[in-house]
Amino acid sequence: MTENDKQTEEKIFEAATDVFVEKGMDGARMQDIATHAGINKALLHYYFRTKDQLFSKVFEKIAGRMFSKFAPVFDEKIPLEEKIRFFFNEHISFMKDNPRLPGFILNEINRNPARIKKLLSTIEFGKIWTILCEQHKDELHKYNITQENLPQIMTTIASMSVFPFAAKGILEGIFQNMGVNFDKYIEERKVFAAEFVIKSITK
Amino acid sequence: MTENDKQTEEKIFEAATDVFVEKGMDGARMQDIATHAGINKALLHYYFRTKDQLFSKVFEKIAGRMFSKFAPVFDEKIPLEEKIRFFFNEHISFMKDNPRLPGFILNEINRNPARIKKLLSTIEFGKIWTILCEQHKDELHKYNITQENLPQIMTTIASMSVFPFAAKGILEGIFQNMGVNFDKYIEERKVFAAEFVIKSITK
DNA sequence: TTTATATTTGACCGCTTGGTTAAACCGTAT
DNA sequence: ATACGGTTTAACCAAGCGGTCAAATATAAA
Repeated sequence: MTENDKQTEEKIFEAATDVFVEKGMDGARMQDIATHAGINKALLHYYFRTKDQLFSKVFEKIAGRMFSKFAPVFDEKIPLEEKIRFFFNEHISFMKDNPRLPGFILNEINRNPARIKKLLSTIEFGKIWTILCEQHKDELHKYNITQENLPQIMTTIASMSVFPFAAKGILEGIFQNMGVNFDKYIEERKVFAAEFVIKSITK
Repeated sequence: MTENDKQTEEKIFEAATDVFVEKGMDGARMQDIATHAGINKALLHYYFRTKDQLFSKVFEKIAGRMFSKFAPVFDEKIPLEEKIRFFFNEHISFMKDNPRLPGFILNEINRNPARIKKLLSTIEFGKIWTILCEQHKDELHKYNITQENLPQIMTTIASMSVFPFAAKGILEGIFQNMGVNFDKYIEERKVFAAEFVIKSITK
């Protein structure tokens, strides 16, 4: 039936997500995914014909979840500084629950940049400057934000949020030597990152 | 002869580096490395017994080159702000010549965190605060740097430098939509990142 | 109950993979 | 010349891979 169908398909999809995120596209094995889902390997190919198709769907869903975290910022009608604090809070919280996603996404994109092209075109990055001007024209004069340095500022914000998780494997090692707890560091980062950026962009 | 030996071994090592960096450990094929080196596949196993051994040596050399860029900062007897500018200049320049290295290292570490443990223990991260106090005790009062927020500041610096390359595949796509040139962005980042950090840590 | 359709399985296939082996090759010291 | 050491090769192997297929099973309509 269609209900049981959804159950099996979802079971497979979740197992595939786990395995792909942990091992990557090349390291993942169809048999491993099947076992994780508690089904036969042939059933995998019955629902998702090939490994590439299965991976594509998993990747697109994950990447979509990640990038969608950037969008709400432009909807809220709150001051710019609050938006920055809001973003770091939401984004870092999300990654704290899914710490392996950043590394997975970054790696798979570098391995096959074409894969992200479709997702990217749905978000209108080119219009961000316009949106910024419209929503914050009355407070923008307080900050050092121009159309020219916007890419620098945006990538800085993204990097401060994403990097700690993308480099988790290294940082945990370093922090251990320094007597720092990673989870506590992450919790503190929500505020630190926001205030760090705000201070720097304020005239 | 030993000279020919070194030639072949180096030829293999360089080919292995190229292939591993491009495809990753799981995606790389021994036959592909052999072909790139212009030799027989069996000769690969003659010089480096297994794929894991070959990969380990390649990875350790690459990671070593990367991390060594952090060290010179503590040797120079220049003001703190100059050190920050110096670091971004050197580090970003190095990555500009080797843009795939950051993504490669981050990914392989997440895939096998134990691999980095040895390299990390050689650098005394725990002593950085002490070194900082010794070298800059007369100017440290000008900045908001404490032993507590040092991990936040250090990871921020690292992230601003590394992230643009680790996320190159995405950024190039986004920048295209915004009419921004990636190389120009990278060149500008050397200065932007340094001044961004300096402004934020200055009291 | 029978029939038609969708789901699930075990067995199987061709191919690629990392790795091995025995023989050929080559410079050199005797 | 020849005997010897390290170097290089073609041929080969077992294991693992993604993927297929025909048969078995479950499901629901007739």
